[in-house]
Amino acid sequence: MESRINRIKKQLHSASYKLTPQREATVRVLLEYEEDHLSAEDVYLLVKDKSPDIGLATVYRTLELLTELKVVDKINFGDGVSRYDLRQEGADHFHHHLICIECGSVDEIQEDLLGDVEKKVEHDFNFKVKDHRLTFHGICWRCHDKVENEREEPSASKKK
Amino acid sequence: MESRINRIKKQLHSASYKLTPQREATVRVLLEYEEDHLSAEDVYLLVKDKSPDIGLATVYRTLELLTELKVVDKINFGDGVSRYDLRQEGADHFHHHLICIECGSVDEIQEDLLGDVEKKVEHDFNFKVKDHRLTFHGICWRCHDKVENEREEPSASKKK
DNA sequence: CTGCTTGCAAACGCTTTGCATATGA
DNA sequence: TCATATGCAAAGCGTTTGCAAGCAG
Repeated sequence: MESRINRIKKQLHSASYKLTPQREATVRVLLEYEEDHLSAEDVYLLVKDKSPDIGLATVYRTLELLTELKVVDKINFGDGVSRYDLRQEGADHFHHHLICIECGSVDEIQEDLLGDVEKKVEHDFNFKVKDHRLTFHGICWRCHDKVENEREEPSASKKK
Repeated sequence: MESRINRIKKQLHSASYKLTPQREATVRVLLEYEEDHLSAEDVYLLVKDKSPDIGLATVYRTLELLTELKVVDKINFGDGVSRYDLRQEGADHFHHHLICIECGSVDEIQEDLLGDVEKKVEHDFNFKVKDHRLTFHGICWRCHDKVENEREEPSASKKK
């Protein structure tokens, strides 16, 4: 964990960016909430908790920086907000997302499912793939189970 | 073409929406520029050409309507603008996009490449897939060819 | 010391909304 | 007729930017 921060610091450094406390605080929040898909505002509020003297603009600028360094990926799920997702270390591809249209949850698939598809695209369309974005919309296992249970015990203990 | 408009009109009708000239004009533009990925503003300007008395807000409202009816898909390529893409008639899946990081062009793949992947997702993650979004970022065949040619005739006719 | 960073507030650009008017069914 | 749809302008909202002050290297 600490080592991961240091590696990111080094990346900043070698791109000749300064290591300011604000940037470090932002990176720490991103690591801490790695599971989530935070918006800039989310990050801002979380950073502000620990370092109250940070401005929203700085968070935006830091996130832009980290996107440029490929530390995070900027993603867009169609609501009007950009979200920022830490890249797995050493990952050469962008991970996939499962968005539940029932509960709105977002799960991640780290495994690369597109190897064969990309080969086909490169061959059939003569398109040199550098990156991809793949999102599935549907029903997550939690909501799926919920429906199952309700069907199994229709009049029984109905949870409110 | 004309029949396609009529079918869309019928869809509007059966959802008890009125068939106004503004809506028809908007649909016509979408059909005419089916290849492109127009933003709301793009559509507005094109519609305005033929029917000058239309407001931007109406275009936004119509596009929202058509999205709801699944006549178009609202897509987002990461620039701050929403784009609207006509669905293929009868298509149950959303088509894929190839975005060139050199020239910015956007090509479409109508063919569904994700059949196997979706099966895997449903099985491995117990996620019921309803729709998907897939975008590849890379070098399109045009830019690829350009680089090839420059390599073949390095000092020859260099285009500026 | 000096140029990169910051916080603040203002500006920006896309999109949505309130409202009085117009109109399709 | 009359609920729905429209145009306009204003408001909304996430994001970016100008600038003077601050700070890391």
